[in-house]
Amino acid sequence: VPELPEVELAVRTLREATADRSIVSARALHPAVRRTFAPRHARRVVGRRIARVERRGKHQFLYLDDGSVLHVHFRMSGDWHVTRSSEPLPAHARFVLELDDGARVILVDPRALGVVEWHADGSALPVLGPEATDPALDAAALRSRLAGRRIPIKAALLDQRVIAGVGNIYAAEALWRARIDPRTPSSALDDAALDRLAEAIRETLRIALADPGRYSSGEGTPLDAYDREGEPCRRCGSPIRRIVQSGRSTFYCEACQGEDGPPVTPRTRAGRP
DNA sequence: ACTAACCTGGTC
DNA sequence: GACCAGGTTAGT
Repeated sequence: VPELPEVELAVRTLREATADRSIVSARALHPAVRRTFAPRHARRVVGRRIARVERRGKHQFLYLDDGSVLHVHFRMSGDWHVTRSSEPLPAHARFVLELDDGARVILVDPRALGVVEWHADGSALPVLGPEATDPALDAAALRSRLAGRRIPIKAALLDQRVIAGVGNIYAAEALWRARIDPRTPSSALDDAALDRLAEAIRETLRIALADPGRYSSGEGTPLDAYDREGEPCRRCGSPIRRIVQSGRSTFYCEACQGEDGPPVTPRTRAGRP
């Protein structure tokens, strides 16, 4: 469920359910969630009103009326379900908020990797880069954030301190759109490539957000690179390749991504003329 | 900068 | 049974 468009959709659901509501009870139903949200945290949030709900990247923040914050991250498989408190809990319910209007907000998370934390104030929240959709995210902004970093650009895009909100799917899509080889060392990208990349990130997510949830539903605009191994590149017809970078699948077109940098790092290029 | 770890479920 | 998964982080 959780790339940026799905999280955005989930936040809207959460916002609607919690607007002006108070928390009647809070429970972690899985030991993995209990590790970060213990009964003592539950006691702190009961009775509090949910003042506002915000999203930063793929993180969700529920600001309570005493200045404390519930911080939620779906990780790989989380989503919100909203039902009545009288209804039975769905499968994979990991965390539950009961509200004062009889509604129940449920973190449904099959893999139970999702995280719920309570912070007494907002000072310990995660440090995140600019939003992927921020118009201020231009070539100059990217250059300063990638300066001196030799990690492959694909890995850098997944680093939420560099840019907030880009996941494995849209990293592949943005690099395909910008025609950049995902293995290129970040600091090796020239201004023209950074310009295309900044534009590609914003455009890729703009399109995805306009049709949120489409990946899980399989509807809407098809993806160009992600999960298309062996299928023809929609730009040049060459087969899309799959490689593994830092343990994650990367999909890209070997033929038309990489005009702006060596396809491999100088270190492994030994032997070339 | 990569690997393992965190979890469970789906697919080959 | 083995491998894969939309994320993040701790440890090496």
